[in-house]
Amino acid sequence: MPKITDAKRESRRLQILDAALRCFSRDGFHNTTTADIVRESGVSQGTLYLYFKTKDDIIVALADDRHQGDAYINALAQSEQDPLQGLALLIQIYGHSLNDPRRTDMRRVGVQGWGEALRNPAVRASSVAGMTTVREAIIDLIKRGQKAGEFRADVNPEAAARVLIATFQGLTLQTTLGERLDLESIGTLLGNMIRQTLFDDANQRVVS
Amino acid sequence: MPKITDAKRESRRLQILDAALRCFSRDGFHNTTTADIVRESGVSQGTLYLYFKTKDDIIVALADDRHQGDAYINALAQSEQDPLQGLALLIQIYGHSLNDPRRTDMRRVGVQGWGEALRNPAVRASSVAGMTTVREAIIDLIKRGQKAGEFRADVNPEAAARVLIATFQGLTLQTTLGERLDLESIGTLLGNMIRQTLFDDANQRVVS
Amino acid sequence: MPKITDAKRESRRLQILDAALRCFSRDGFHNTTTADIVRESGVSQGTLYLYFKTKDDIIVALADDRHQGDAYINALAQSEQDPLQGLALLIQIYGHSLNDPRRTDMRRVGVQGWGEALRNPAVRASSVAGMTTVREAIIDLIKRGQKAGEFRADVNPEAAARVLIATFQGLTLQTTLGERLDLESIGTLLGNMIRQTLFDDANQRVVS
Amino acid sequence: MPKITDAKRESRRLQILDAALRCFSRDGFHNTTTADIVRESGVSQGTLYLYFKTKDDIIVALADDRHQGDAYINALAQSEQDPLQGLALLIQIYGHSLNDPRRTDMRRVGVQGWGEALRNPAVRASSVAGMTTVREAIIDLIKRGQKAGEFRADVNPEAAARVLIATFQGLTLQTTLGERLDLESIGTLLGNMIRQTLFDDANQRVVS
DNA sequence: TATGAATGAGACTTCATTCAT
DNA sequence: AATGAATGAAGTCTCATTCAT
Repeated sequence: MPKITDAKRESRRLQILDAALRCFSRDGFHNTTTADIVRESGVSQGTLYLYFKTKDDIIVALADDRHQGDAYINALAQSEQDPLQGLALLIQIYGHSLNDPRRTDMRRVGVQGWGEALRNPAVRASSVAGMTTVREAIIDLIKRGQKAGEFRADVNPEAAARVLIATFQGLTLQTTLGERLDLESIGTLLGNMIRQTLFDDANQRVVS
Repeated sequence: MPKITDAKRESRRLQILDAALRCFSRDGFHNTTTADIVRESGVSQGTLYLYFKTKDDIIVALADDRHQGDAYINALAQSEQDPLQGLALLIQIYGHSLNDPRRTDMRRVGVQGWGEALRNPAVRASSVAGMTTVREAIIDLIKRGQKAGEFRADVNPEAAARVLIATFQGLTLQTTLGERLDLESIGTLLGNMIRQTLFDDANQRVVS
Repeated sequence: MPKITDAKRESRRLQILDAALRCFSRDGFHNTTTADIVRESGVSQGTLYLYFKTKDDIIVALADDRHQGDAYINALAQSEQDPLQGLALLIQIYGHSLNDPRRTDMRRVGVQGWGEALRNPAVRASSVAGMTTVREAIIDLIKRGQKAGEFRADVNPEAAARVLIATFQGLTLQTTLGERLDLESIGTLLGNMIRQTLFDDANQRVVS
Repeated sequence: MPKITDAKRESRRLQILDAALRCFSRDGFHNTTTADIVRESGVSQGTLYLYFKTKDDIIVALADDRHQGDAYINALAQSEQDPLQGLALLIQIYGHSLNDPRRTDMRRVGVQGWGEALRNPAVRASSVAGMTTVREAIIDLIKRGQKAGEFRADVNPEAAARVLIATFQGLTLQTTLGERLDLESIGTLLGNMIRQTLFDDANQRVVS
């Protein structure tokens, strides 16, 4: 049994996941066969099962990968001194990812993942964990802003976080369905909404 | 001539669709077999295919049904004299449907439908048509409000409509994923956001 | 129960058989559904089963119909005074039916019937009966010719009959497979072969 | 690398085809299920489809196999120096195959193949190709004989070839339908017919 | 008699997974 | 570790036949 190096092993794993992502994006989870992934990835049928125990495992792994990206982004946002800047950073990053062509497959697979989460506990756990991470980050930023007297105190941080996340989820859905969003106008509108919601009229500042 | 009456035929069709909705909600489209639907609906395999040409047809039919509901709701909203009241009505109806237990299956199947729409043109057409109907209604209401001088003129109606819809889509997703939303707080927040976004500070009115 | 007249009943039966012949010719027995026959004939699904107990019954009925045609032709041949004229008549009739466009469907269904006869006893019985009728007729004609001293005595009547029939069966197959037969040349050749086989060299007569 | 050897692969393929031939002979194409073939061959359902794309493909493969036998026989006949000997060889081989018990299944499936050829282009192509090969061989032999002055010049080679083939096709049909042919007498008759047709009276030779 | 909606057994085919090499 | 042939369970859909009206 020639032991493989960890690096080699990880690279093989990513090779499979990349292929799977393309397949899932193109044909959907259930219309993608393991044979498709094998063809697209270049590994053999048997090898696939050396790296993933089942086809569902691949789906879960992709979901987890996305979640890891979320964790990184949040850490970034939290590291901002100014809560408003942190919020702005989040909005900017997620806003850009809405129509980044390099993320098309990720968005498409993500939307499918929502449906998958309803019946696959592991996928749901992953989705919810990702959402929770971002939500907690936003809540934390808002609370810091309120404690500092910058944001209006009558804004419910949890509700605001949920609404903000929901908005991005819905916009993701809309782009993914092929709708052409005018992200410029939407960005402006969102900025205004957030500013007008978080700040007193006398205390207006510019968001992003 | 034992030709079935249209009413009987329609009732049979609904019987199958109802069963399919329950099955799809419970197990997902692809983990529901036609045998499951047959068992749940009480009709025979053969009969199933007398009413729907393929299993995918059932999925499309469910999507179309939901769209028809949207059309009705919009007509209702448009019939309001006051644009603000129209908007409020929409928000109220869609807001309530977020946690109406009778609509749990519909929400779950709807979320799956988003994923399905990515690979099934008929489902996508249906989803997009539904979304478009609602969006146009909202745009119309906002424009009417702006023309009447009630709403701020610098709000982009299309962007606002998209954002509003996106928010409800995301909230639907979150409830469906099992998140317990504090709809009270969210409703209040949304009301404030909309008011503060649509109205000048001097011209504030209460939404819903 | 309004009793139908026999004439009406027979006409209905033929209407179905005609439709079945067209369907079978076009798609083959097994790729023709009873629904196809219903569509082509204009009767209802239920009515079909009032006239034929099973789908196989229709196949058998068509085979029997053809057999009846054979019986008629043979009677005609036998009624000829001169055995040679009788033979010539048979050859002429069957020869013409080889490329009679009105009999295309019959030929196609006939060829399929051969295959069907292998597993369906009733169809086989019908095929064999048809063949036997013709064979006996030919044998009879040859024997009459031999008894009259017209035909060579060393020709085995049964063998000759079988070979003659076989030739027409094979030619039927070839046309049916789409081969373009030069029936003129084939007719001439067959005539010569039969003449040279049946007659002494000193006693040559012209066939057909 | 457990890649199967070509020999092993071919043997597996033949194992399936053999089983299919027995099944088709016994029950007909359409009354044989893939499950029957699986049972008879000993391979699994999945394996069946590893070797043949569809059930129809098996039918085509059997037809093609038969065609290959024809090609071999013709090459053999052509290699004869004397055209008459070539013809005799063909007649002998095909004559013997008429009641060779080891070829019963082949004959039965062959007759069914004729019917199948009417609706399956690949089967037709195969049938026609087989027939054409044999016909060309016969035509060539006859022409060679005519050029050598051995055969009568007024015999149309194409017509003769078609008639000869047709005769064997019809005789195949008759045996297959269960008719007991007196092949001895038929052979004698055919020999006489061919001799008397191909040769001038003064130039008679013995065929086979 | 006639109709056509309903039935359910069963056919073909796919595909996730395993395992001998 | 890697391969890819083999497996067989299970899914979708068809269709000959029946029967209430």
